[in-house]
Amino acid sequence: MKIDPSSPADLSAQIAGAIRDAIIGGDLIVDERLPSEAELADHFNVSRPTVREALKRLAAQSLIRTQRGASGGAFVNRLSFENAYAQQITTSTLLLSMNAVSFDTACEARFALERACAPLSALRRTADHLATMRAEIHRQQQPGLTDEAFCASDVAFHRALVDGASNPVLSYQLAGAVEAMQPLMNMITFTARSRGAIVAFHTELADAIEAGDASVADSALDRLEDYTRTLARDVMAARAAKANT
Amino acid sequence: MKIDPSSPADLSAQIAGAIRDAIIGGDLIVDERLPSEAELADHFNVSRPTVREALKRLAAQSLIRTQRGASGGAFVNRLSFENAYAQQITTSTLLLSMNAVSFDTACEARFALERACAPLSALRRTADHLATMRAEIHRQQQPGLTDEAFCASDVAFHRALVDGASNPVLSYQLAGAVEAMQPLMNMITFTARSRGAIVAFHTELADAIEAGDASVADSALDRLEDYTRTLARDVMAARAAKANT
DNA sequence: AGACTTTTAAATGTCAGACAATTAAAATCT
DNA sequence: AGATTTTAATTGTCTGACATTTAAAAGTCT
Repeated sequence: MKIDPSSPADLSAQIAGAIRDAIIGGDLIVDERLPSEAELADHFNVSRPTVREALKRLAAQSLIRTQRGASGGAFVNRLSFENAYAQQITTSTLLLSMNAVSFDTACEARFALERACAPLSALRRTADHLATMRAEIHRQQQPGLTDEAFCASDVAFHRALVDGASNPVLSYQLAGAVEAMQPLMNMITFTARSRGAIVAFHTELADAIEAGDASVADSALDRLEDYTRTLARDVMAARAAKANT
Repeated sequence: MKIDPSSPADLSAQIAGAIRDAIIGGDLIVDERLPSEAELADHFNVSRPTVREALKRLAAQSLIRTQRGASGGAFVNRLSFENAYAQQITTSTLLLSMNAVSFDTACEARFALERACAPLSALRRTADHLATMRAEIHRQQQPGLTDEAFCASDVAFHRALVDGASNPVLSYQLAGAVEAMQPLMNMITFTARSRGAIVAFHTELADAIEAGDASVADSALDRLEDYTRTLARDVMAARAAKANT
């Protein structure tokens, strides 16, 4: 692990990069303790604050964790699926909000990915996954449910569908797409009328998954996508009309 | 933006969180300049090194960039698709290498996602995408190609296929799955014989995409997945046998 | 007046040294 | 032996300073 003190890049960035490479390259294994900050400072010939900045960069990516006290220090973190989810959701959310991604584009991606999961879910879903889906459908029919709660339940339903595929890599990939869409979906405030249609789609989906019928699930997702996009177009049009009066 | 000095969490982590929330919540918009480190230190009632650690955390996530000099400072970064790709690839790679994800699981996820793109790609691919795919197929037939170069070309081919869908969100999601698989794929050193089979699949795929035939593309991907998994199983079996002698 | 050069000031990048807080292990005592 | 105290290592934070970079302001020359 070496750095180039004459490089224009920040020393802390270089140090973080060197350690990151060591982790990715397998030179530092999970739960291994890094040298203490003082030792790292010595090794790289920099001051402790500089080393600390480097370590914070790595901590921000969940690559390391730190513990205080004797026999404390920085340890290589096992990147859990949960951590990865969280990061992906943050990144995806920002990506969508900062890059003027159209609703249609985001929607297309989300449903394309979800359709990829559906056949596997139809094959492998457990009773648990089905129960979650049914429970969320039930919740979505409660009259007093706020729009936010309805959207959250919507996410939970689709999450269960995706998790039904029992493939953590797929779940991880989908988490970003589905959850990052939520702010956009929230923009489309669902009226009481449209909730009924969505519950119908969800019921059809749950039935198909329960029956192990991939093609029906696929078709239901297809129509749900159409419906969602139409709904979005109407909401946009209504807003535009309102803005012009 | 406030923090709780009595919280057990590191101050720098709290400050980073507060600023991150401000960015995600839209209180800080793209390219807006954050207060100077001294001002932030004053605002949060902490020292400048602590503020700097917080800023480095955000910089590690590409949420901000910093500039030195007069009228310099920290600016909210537009999270580009490129930045997001890079982060996703790093995260996905670590996730796979640290969590004992089976080859089958990763493979299933990758092809499921890719199949989600194929129909869109068949519909919308440009001449450019097709040309890239053809060029990579051609490269894959060069006799002197190293295994690493073959794998890289394989990734480039599938990347072009995915990009053909012309949906940046999909491309972003897939980038992680496809590129993170590369180390695993490299483990399966392709022999000269298996290269021919893979080139045949690629040709079939390119033809299907060119003809706009989604179902043929889907079927080709299906068989390529089968083939890849069989190949992996054989390689593993051969290794196990060798280890037992 | 206009173009070029120099100065200045603001900001980040880095360093040194200190102290506080935490924690596990070692030492001590009962 | 077991409980308690001490100790030492380590991260977390602060203060103050200097270096470096950079844009803008001031000054100078034509």
